[in-house]
Amino acid sequence: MVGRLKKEFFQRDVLVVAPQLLGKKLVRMVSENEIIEDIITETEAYGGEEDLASHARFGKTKRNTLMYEGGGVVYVYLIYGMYCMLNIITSTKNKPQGVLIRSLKNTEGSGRVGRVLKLDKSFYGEDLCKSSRIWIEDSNYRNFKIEERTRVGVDYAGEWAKKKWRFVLVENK
DNA sequence: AGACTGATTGGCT
DNA sequence: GCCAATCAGTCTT
Repeated sequence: MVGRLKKEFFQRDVLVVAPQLLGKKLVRMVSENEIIEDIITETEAYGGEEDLASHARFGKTKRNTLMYEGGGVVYVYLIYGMYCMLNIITSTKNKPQGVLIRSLKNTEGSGRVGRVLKLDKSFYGEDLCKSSRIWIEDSNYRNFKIEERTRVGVDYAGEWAKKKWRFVLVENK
């Protein structure tokens, strides 16, 4: 059966949720006549306040308050003044974790994903379980394996930059 | 109040 | 390979 992922799916540890999002179907209803559906092929996990690569590294701030509210919502933010990054908040209250959607089957690159999906700051806090414009469905896409790699663009995070918290979907042959 | 920088991409030297 | 685009958040004065 295929259906929308429930709150419980997201309210687990980010290192469990991030790899499990691979192969799931992201649905974005832009308008009544335009629906984008694509398979998630690359995710990246960001841990709690101790993860020096995460926005939560400064503690609770205006931008990342959402990360402390519990899993199942969308966390969008602007980077380099031009790209909206799509993140899914995971875990439970006061555990600031999130998953960056880095690539879809038809769109590689986190910045491009945000552009293709026409995301903007109005998606900040959008509930994946209730929204009528964006959600994630389970899928029957199973014929793949998962590769773990180091995260991208987080060299400033010292030892944390070496963690293999990026998960890539690789098709089986 | 002002400076600096980033979970990026694309274009030019 | 290098750098501009472009702005919100964080840090410094």
